Amino acid sequence: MLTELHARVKKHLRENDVRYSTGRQKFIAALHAAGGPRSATHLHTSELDDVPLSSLYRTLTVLENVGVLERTHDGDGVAMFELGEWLLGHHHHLICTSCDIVTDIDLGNDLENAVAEISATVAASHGFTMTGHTLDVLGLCEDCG
Amino acid sequence: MLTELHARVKKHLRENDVRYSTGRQKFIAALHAAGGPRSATHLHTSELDDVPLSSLYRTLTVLENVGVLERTHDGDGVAMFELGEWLLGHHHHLICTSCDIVTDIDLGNDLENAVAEISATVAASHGFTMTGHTLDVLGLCEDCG
DNA sequence: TTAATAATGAGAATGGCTATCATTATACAT
DNA sequence: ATGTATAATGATAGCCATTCTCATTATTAA
Repeated sequence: MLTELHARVKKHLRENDVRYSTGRQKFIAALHAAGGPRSATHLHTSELDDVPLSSLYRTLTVLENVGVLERTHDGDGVAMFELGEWLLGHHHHLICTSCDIVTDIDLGNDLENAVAEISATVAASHGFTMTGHTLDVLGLCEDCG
Repeated sequence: MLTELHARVKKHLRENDVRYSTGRQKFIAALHAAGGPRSATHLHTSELDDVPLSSLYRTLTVLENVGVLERTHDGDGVAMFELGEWLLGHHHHLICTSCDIVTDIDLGNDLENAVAEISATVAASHGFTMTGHTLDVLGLCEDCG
């Protein structure tokens, strides 16, 4: 729930000497409510429409640098922000190639372990030190399919 | 080899009423030699340094639209271009989080089938019509690790 | 309550990418 | 071969997401 999320973020920011202002709390709440990655423009025209774009980008960057947010990019290279994995849990994405909506999904233990093992195997065979993996499933969502 | 690649591209372009000019052949050769996704800027400062940026982007876009190239994005949202899967074969990426170099890898039949099956399973359970998947392995390359 | 420092707002500046338009090259018909 | 239609190219201006700068406001700590 949201209050626990705020507590975890607050503690993390405190440990990194970054303040958890009321403005920043709104960012966390908005991204938590979103349920998936969102662009700065999207946030600017919805939940955070009272925050100027420059402040919006700056705050998103601050939260990213401290590890609270993660930045990805959509098919057009536009930055998308979502809560970090350690807050949200490790997950993957279903990407609708028609409407471009991204949905967070959890593979479940068995499938997740399988993917992790495959990644580790192939990384090792190429002299790579694996630190993580990304699995996105592309297709058409229920509405578009 | 390169001549066979040129022949396949030429045929494909002909079927789509797009010419395979000598300039465009240089693009295919450059991306084939690269062995992984490359940015427009990278190409502009290496193999294709005699092609102005506007022409470079336009040609890359033309080749993308016709399906010869695929466009992805690096960690900063910068567009990266590589030969399409039907030319290069289905593959995945090892991404070094230190030097940002991306290496194409082939999982091999067994691992590839496993990933495809996992993706299909999770897509189906969410009402998704799967059309593809992306698996990137993050870590440190041999030089950086 | 004051001084030090962090956070915010507003607007300018940057950079990747695209659109425009004139020029050059290529393909096809005669 | 030669001319004509059309595609490809180059140069430049423009667009838009993102970042930078700097003045102002809020917050913390003594």
